[in-house]
Amino acid sequence: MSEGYLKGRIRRDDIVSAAAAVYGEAGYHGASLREIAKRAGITHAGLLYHFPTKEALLAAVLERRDAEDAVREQLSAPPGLEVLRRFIALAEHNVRHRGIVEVYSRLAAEAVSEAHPAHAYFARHYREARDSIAQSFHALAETGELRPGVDPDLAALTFVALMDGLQVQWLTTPTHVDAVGSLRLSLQTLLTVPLFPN
Amino acid sequence: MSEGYLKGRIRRDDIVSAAAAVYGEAGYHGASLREIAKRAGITHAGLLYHFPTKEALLAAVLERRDAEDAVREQLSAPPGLEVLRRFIALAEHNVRHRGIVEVYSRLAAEAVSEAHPAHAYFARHYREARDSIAQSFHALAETGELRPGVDPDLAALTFVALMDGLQVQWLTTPTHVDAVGSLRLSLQTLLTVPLFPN
DNA sequence: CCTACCGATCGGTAGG
DNA sequence: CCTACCGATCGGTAGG
Repeated sequence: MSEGYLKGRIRRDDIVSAAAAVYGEAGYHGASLREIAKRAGITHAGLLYHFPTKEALLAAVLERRDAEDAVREQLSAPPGLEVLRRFIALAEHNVRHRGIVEVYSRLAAEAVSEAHPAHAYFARHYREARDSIAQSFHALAETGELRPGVDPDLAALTFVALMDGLQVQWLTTPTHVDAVGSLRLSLQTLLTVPLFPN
Repeated sequence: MSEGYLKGRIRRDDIVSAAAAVYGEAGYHGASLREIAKRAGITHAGLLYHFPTKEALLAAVLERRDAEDAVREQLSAPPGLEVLRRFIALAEHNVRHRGIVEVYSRLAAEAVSEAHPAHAYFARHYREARDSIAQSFHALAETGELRPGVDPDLAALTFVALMDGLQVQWLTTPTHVDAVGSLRLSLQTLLTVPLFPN
C-alpha cells in the first residue's frame, strides 16, 4: 500500500516489459540481463535485486502473459462458437502487436527441449489450448454445427498448429501472409454455420 | 580428387553434422564453435580452419539441407497429387529424425528477424514451398480434384503453416500429437479424391 | 590442423 | 538500487 511498494511494482513491470521485448529479438538464452536492464533504466545488478536469477525473470514474463490472455479470453465463455471467435480475436490482436508474437514464437521453439526452463509452461499452454478448442468442437458437433466427418480432437490440434505456423510465416514474410484471414477461412471450412454472420 | 581433398570433404561433413545437431539443441546464436568442434573431434580453432566464420558454417548447414530435400522431393514431379504425397512423405521422414525437425524449427523462429543470417534462406524457403504447393492445388482445381470453394493459394499457405505448427507441438508434447496423421487428414479434407487410394 | 592468446561479454555475488 | 568484482565462455587471430 505504501508508495515504496507501488514504485517497486511499477519498476518490476518495466523490467518485465523490457525482458519480453529482448526475448522476442534474441530469444531467452540470447537475451542478456545487461541489455534488459539498460532498457529498464537500471544496471544489471539492479535488475537482480528485483529478480534473483535469469530464470525468475522468465517466469515473471510468462506469468504476465497468462494473466493478459486470461483477461482477453474471458475464461467464463461456455464451449462453442464464442470461444472460437475469441481465438480469432486473439489472432487479430497479435498481428497488431508483432512483439508479442515474436517473443511467443521464439520461446516456444526454444522450449521444445525438456531442459528449457519454459518447457513445462508451453507443454501446459498447448494442452490447455487444445482441450479448450476440442471442447468447443465437441459442443458444435452435438448441435450439428460441425461439418460431418470432422474429428473434434484432431480439428483442435490442427487449429492450434495453424495459429502457430501462420505466425512464423507472417513474421518472416509479412507482406505475403494474411494470418487472420487464413485462420478464419480454415475455421469456417470446418463449420456448417457462419462464424461471423453478417 | 586426391586423398587429401577427400579427407577434407569428410571432415567438413562431420563438422556440418555436428553443427546441425547443436543448432537443434541450442539454436544458432546459442551454439558455440567449441561445442560443435568437440563433437567433430577437433578444436574450435581447427573448425575455423575449415569454416572461416560462424556464419559460414551456418550457410554450409543450410546448403546441405537444401541438397538433401532436393533429392528427397525429386524436383521433377509435375504439379498435382504426387507433389502433395511427397510433402506427406517428408513429414513422415521428419518424425523419424527428430534432430532435423529441431534444428529447422529453432532456426526458423530465430530467423524471423531480418538481421539474422538465415533470414533470406527461410523467406525463400517459405515462398518456394507455398508456390510449389499452390501450383499443385491449382492443377487439382482444373481437374475437379480440389474441393469446390477452396482457394488454392490460401490452401497452400495454410498447408505449410500446418506442417510447421504441428512440428513444434509434436516436439513439445510428442505423446499427444500425431503430426503425420493430422497433416494427412487435413489435406484429404481439401480434396475430392483419395490422397492414398487403397 | 593445434597451442596460445585477445578483447568482449556473460550470470551472479559482495558489500554497501 | 549501485560499484566493483568473480570465473566462465564467447568468436576470432597469430604463428606455426
